[in-house]
Amino acid sequence: MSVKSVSRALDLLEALAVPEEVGLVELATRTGLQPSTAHRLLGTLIERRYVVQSAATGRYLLGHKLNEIAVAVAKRTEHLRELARPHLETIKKVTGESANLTVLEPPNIVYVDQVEGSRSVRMFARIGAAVPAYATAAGKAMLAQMPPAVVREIYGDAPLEQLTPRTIASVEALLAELDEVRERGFGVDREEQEPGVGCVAAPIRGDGAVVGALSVSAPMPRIDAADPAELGELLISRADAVSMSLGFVVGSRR
Amino acid sequence: MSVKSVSRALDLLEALAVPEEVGLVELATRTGLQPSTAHRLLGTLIERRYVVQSAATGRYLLGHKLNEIAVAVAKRTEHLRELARPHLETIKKVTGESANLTVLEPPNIVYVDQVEGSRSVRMFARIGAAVPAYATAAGKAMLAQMPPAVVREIYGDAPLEQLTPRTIASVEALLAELDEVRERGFGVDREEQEPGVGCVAAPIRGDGAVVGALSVSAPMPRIDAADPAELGELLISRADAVSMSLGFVVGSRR
DNA sequence: AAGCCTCTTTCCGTCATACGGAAAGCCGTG
DNA sequence: CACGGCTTTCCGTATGACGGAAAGAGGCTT
Repeated sequence: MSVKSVSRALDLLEALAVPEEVGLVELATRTGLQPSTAHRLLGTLIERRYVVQSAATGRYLLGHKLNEIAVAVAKRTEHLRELARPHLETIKKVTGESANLTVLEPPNIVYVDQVEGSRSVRMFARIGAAVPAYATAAGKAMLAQMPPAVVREIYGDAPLEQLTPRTIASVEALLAELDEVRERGFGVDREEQEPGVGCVAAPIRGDGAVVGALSVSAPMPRIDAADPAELGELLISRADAVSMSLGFVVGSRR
Repeated sequence: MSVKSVSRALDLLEALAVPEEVGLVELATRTGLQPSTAHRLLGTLIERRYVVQSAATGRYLLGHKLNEIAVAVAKRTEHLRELARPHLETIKKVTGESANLTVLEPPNIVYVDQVEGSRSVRMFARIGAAVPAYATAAGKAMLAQMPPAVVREIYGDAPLEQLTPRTIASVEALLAELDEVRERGFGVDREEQEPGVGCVAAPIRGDGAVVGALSVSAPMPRIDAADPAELGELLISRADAVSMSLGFVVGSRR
């Protein structure tokens, strides 16, 4: 943990990412800071419009400055989102399940768009949320497109964090599975990221590198009922369509 | 300027809010920091996923964590945006000019949604951007709904910053104009925020307080050609429609 | 292929400055 | 009117952020 005050200021921002206004003492408690410290840091955040203080209650909430900056992030994936959106809709229509667009931000994947499924029990991921790539179908689909040496570098030799009992435990096991994924063209996650939830995903390739992945996620029994292999074929066809509109010549393995 | 390192970290974030990746030295130059200082601060931002470092180039770009947090900000205005959107479309259709939805974040107004006009020369404001309320039609429309004492408190007795030669110069003059705005129901900005640009706006009221404003902005000659008074009537009718769908009983002054 | 230049990264001694305990305002409530 | 909770301010201390300098890493040119 490098610069303490910056880290603490970010803690405050994240603690404010809730629907209601939050009071100083509660913020301090949640972030483990002294009220006076929180107050000083908030002062700086307010000065910069990242935080606003309600005139009526004195409590704090996030300012719109954050949006101004987040727009710049969103612009980076705007083109990809536009191209992928119709295919997300298709996937949702065919399967009835939630369809996601993700990008790789090593060592994580990040959800950048989603179409929610029509079932009453459906998966939903907050846009912007990050999950370890090795624990997800989309992550595996994307990692499989990269040289094993790069994957090794991303994860080093520390053991992989176990999110569920079925999470892949070692980099060696991950690399072995990535071979399979590359072979068959799609990745699968069987309750590896969250108990009871499964996911199937295929990579979107631009010129030179993998740029994202399409995935479906659903309760594990429904994934099995739909047959992972068939879902895989659907996702490959949709992802390849996006790849092609990005100018990638599908068919050439890498 | 309160906490230096936090302030500098935010400088870095803002310097990264551009389409391309940025190198360390350039970032340091732009923000006026030493490269070693910038590097240390970036380390913290990277640790927290606010910034990502490209594996290929070593240069820096914003991470998706920002989106995750910005979503929380956007949610606060989601309902209002949904209600106002069709009216923005209408305003754009009738006038051909850009229509904006703004909220008050004293002492500024913030753009939270926009429909771009169809003319080749059209106004556009970045969503999330903030502008002093006293210099804009939308700001005046909203401030006019508040007790003068509150307005006085917001601006204190420091002279108002002059954004153009026509910007309102004093709080006294502002309060006088707010009386007029309240009387006729809409606010006007005649090149007060930006030379050559004019704006007309009407307030959206929820139960108890003003919650936002609708505005049209265009080059000054086109505002005059369309007749500010007529634009005002259009905006009032649209804004009142939004107010009504928020449960506000239109007709009662305050 | 070798060397140069620019960029990123690390190191470390100094002193500015962020920290946090404590006390002071400020409200709304009983 | 006094109490309890909140936000805000103050200030002495020592932590930890700073930045100069040097080392490491690529990428280009010659």
